Amino acid sequence: MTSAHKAAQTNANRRATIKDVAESAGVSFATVSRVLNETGLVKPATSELVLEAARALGFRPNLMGRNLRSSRTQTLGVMLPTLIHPVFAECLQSIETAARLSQHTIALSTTDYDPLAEETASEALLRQRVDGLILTVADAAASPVLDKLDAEGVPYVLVFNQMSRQGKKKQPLRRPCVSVDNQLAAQQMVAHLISLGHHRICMIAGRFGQSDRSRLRFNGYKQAMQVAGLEPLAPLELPFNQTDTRRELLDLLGNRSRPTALFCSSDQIAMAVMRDARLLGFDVPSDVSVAGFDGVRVGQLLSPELSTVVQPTADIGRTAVDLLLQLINGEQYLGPALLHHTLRIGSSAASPQ
Amino acid sequence: MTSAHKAAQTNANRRATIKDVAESAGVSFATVSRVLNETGLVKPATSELVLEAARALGFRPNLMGRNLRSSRTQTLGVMLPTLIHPVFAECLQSIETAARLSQHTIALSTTDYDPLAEETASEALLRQRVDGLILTVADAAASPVLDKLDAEGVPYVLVFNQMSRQGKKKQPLRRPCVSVDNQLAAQQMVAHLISLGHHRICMIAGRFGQSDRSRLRFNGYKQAMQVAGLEPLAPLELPFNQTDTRRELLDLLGNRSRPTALFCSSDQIAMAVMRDARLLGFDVPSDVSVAGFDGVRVGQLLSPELSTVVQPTADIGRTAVDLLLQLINGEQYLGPALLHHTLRIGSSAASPQ
DNA sequence: GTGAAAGCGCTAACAA
DNA sequence: TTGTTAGCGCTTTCAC
Repeated sequence: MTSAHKAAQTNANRRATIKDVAESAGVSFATVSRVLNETGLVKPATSELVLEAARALGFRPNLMGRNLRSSRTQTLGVMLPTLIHPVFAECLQSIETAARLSQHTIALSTTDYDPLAEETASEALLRQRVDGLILTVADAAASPVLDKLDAEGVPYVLVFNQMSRQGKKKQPLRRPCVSVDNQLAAQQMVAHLISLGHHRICMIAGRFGQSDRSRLRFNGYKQAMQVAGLEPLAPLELPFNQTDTRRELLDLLGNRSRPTALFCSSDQIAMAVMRDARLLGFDVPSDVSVAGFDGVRVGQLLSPELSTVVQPTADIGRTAVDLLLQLINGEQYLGPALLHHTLRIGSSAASPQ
Repeated sequence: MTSAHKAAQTNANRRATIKDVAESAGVSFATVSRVLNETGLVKPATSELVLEAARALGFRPNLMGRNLRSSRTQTLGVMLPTLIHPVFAECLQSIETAARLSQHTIALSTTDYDPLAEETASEALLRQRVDGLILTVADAAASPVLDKLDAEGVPYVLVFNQMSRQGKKKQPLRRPCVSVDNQLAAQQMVAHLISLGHHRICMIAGRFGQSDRSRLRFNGYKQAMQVAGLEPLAPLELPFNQTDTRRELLDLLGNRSRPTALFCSSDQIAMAVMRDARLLGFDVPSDVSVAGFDGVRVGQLLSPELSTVVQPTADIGRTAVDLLLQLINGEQYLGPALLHHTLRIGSSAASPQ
């Protein structure tokens, strides 16, 4: 009965297991495990035998078994807003490459900037028992998901989100993160615009409520203006996914004392603004200068080339993986990694006429 | 002894399991499993009790256990050449979204167009026991990885790769795939160039050995030329990752009987060509027309806007997920899904002077 | 150096 | 309707 049942199973077109290999090699399946894990506790001859049997049977270890037993998955969860945005896509690429080099696989989820989706996605990843998480959240200072991860002691690293050394209300919020210094970078870009001779510079930004980065970049804008003794203008807040900016641009550029330069909180916005400004009959840069933030490749293909802050996207991903693996490894978190940005000066920003 | 050990375990800061929930709710853990899986075989009152206990304990099902037991992971493996290329990134985005809607998660791997990496990555995915694979390979007609998947009966769907209904040597090669009709699309774009008045049209393509798509698109080019009674020119083959095309362009455009239009096998190439042509002093489109293939968004932001074939990237991803889930479900494969492309006519291609 | 056996968290017969 | 039990494939003591 039992043996018949077993035979039927063995005959079935199922994958060979460690037991099959053991039987075929004439050893116990514990030995097979030892060989496969290269513990070095096995006699070379035996090892050879096992390997040969494994090859012959087309054995492929079943990680579900291993993972369950060892309660580690060698999997990193990655949760990003969207891959439509090349900055995230490229960062994911470098995360994946770095993870692969460290023998880890990637479980991916996107959230479309939706806090509800962040909750669902993180939960799904945790059910899979990922060893750690790399993620970008809408607002890292107020994120239920991050609170949860902290409470449960799940290792994670933020990318692009930038946590100051202490949170609000004097509570030091030490959330591991990898980013550029958003405020400084914005400040430098705006200073560049000022050095070109611009006085009325307006910032066009993603909604501050939806992006902590936008807020930091706006701070940098304000600081640059103040340092130069200029009056910061009210920012124009755009939903992150708005693609047509003509109405807003017309409002902004329609009157006499219009801004002569527009500092955009992302290249996406900057490119849309350049296109729409032109459609409205404004030349870039002679009627209005435009600068962006991100450093997406295509900015260089535009004419005029887009002046922008270049984030080291690939570095950010790679660094995040390194940091996360350290945290998983139990090492101590030493503080945010601020990577170097650069200014890429194109001709989309020039001296005002 | 045993109880002490158990207590120690219970006290440890480990996650609650189904057993903990059972104990806390005063039922057997089989009942908990039934409740969690909504089998509907449980008395509502009991169910309530269990759910309450689960909530109180912060229970989160461990999918490793479930997966091992049921030998299904609810995970789809995705293997793509690179996410730097927006076409793949956007397709991945739509794959992820579709998978999420169907309660599946994504395991991601990239290969950088390297057949060796394809082998390694697919093996890693199979060790994880993904339920199926969505992938783009360098050459779908000659792919050891696909041969392996076929041999082992692992469900998969190709994206962007386009399999003709029969393979070489009369062996029908029925590999599930979702793509546009590359040849037809290329033919139509070249026909468009011809209709503008171009006679000497040169194709600039990724290396044919590295891309079955390039080959198909070149076929379309040839066909369009022949239909119009024109002589196809020798194509210019570029490594897929070459970014500077000036040397080649100078060769191509340097002589009297130079082509008046360049049909590029991807937008990446087309955009580089536009930039480099301009750097070399050729105006686009008055000196030379340029057309691309892919339909990346940024093509519309260029000036002149890039004329291109638009692939329905998101549709391709969504369709691939649908198809893969069907195959996993044991349904029969009914043939390649050819999705509709469109021509996006910009001003990068115009009538020759 | 190798084998026997326990058990990771879960599902699904089979009993009751 | 619920409980008991046997594994899924693997790692890792503990013996020998």
